Amino acid sequence: MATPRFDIIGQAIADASRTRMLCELMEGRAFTNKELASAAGVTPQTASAHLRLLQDAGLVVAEKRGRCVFHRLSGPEVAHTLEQLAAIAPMDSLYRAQRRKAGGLAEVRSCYDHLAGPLAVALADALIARGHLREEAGGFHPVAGAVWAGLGVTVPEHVGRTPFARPCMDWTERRLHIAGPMGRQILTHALEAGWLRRPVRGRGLEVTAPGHRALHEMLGLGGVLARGTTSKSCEEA
Amino acid sequence: MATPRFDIIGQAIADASRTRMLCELMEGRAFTNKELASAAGVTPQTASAHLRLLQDAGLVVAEKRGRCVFHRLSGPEVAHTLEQLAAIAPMDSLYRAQRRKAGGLAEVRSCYDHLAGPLAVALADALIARGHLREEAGGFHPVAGAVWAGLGVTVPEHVGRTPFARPCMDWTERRLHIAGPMGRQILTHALEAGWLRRPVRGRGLEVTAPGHRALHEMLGLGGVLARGTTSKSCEEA
DNA sequence: CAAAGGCTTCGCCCCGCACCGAAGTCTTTG
DNA sequence: CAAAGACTTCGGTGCGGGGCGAAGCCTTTG
Repeated sequence: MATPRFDIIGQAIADASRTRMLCELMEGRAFTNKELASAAGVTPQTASAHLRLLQDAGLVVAEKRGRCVFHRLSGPEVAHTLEQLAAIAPMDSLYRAQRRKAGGLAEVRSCYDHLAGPLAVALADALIARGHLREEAGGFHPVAGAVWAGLGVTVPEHVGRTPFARPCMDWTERRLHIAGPMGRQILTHALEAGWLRRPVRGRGLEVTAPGHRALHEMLGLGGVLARGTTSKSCEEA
Repeated sequence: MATPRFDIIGQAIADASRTRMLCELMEGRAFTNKELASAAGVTPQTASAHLRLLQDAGLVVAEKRGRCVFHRLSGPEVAHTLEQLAAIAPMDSLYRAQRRKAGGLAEVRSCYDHLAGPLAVALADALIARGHLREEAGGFHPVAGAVWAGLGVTVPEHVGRTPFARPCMDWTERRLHIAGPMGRQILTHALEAGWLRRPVRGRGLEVTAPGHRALHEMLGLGGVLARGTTSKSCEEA
């Protein structure tokens, strides 16, 4: 039988520098060579070679704008597959300690096109606990209600073939949160409504004061948000 | 943020020899060092080193029985993730030519614990076309009926949290077939009923004469089975 | 046009590892 | 106990590729 060439993908993700770049890119935004080089802790020329390799493997696409080259993941399938991969990969040993230090829902981030991290997990949990979301046959199914409008989600009339609220395994929490069209709508709305914003400096997302209020009033998430009100820096050695 | 160490997984699948071993192991059975060495085209001592690495990465577990050591994938998540990976990986260029030569549903194989390959895809298609299976919200949902008993499937009363009939992307067909508990039941029943059997020599599965009859009578799959009645050899350079 | 900034190409070093042959360990078989 | 078989360990070789400095290309800015 013809073997699938996943050794090419393996080759691409076999290096720690490239892994760090991919983690950065998982956020969904496009990054320049320089940014990714600094994230990986290597010089620009080394990063350039890495990005070329990732491009050849089909994981990343580049777009030239002016004198800058922007790199981003080539598609949602790639982000999804990497998430899946991370779920079976051993976690960096520093993780637990760092997480405790950060505390609560401090770490808020996006995963390609939807919200991820502790807040996203808590959000999904709250929606399930309050009966707005059912977990069934490996999928999330929204129950008609007022919350959805409040979260900026328009629930489709009929269930289609593709999942509207796809469960996504969070690679740090190892628990499910909401991806798919619904996840995208929630993140888009949260940014547009000013609940979240991208910090000027550093990665991740910040929960604003109105964001706190909205999440507390709609889902009682105030308590969980108490300990960490801002995105922690994601930097490490 | 602590990065997930999927570079460890990447390292493990970055080599073509290990990829070939993993493809072999995807069948779901346990293999000896020697068998995997021959599948990868390397000497036993090289295979030994590879398997040690795969073990350290957590993809494979070894079990010693007598003077033989049997290796198998460490779990369904691994098989599932590898499938997913294969779906975004470029396919070996030899594939199309080989597939044409083989023709029809000649290539029948198992994917960890369920049926895969063209036959599995055709099976899922037929079940959907005849209204026995609905594709909805990213999942397969069985409709109560007589076919299920005929296929050796007991449909659960209530839908649970975990999927009963999980869609699985076939890495050669790039189309969906049935995995999850239902997939396992179908394969188990097909083997017990003598519809399929493992060939004495070589890999894959063979469709027996009773198997042909059953698939034809229940799902009209006779036509598709016509061109290839036996498992083709999966050997290549 | 010159200078500056972002990126890539080139050349080089060096580490890691895939590979095999030979030898060693352990188990089964005669 | 000796022989055979399956696997592993060890030693050595050669290739691939990650890393950086220096130089070159292209675009923007003064």
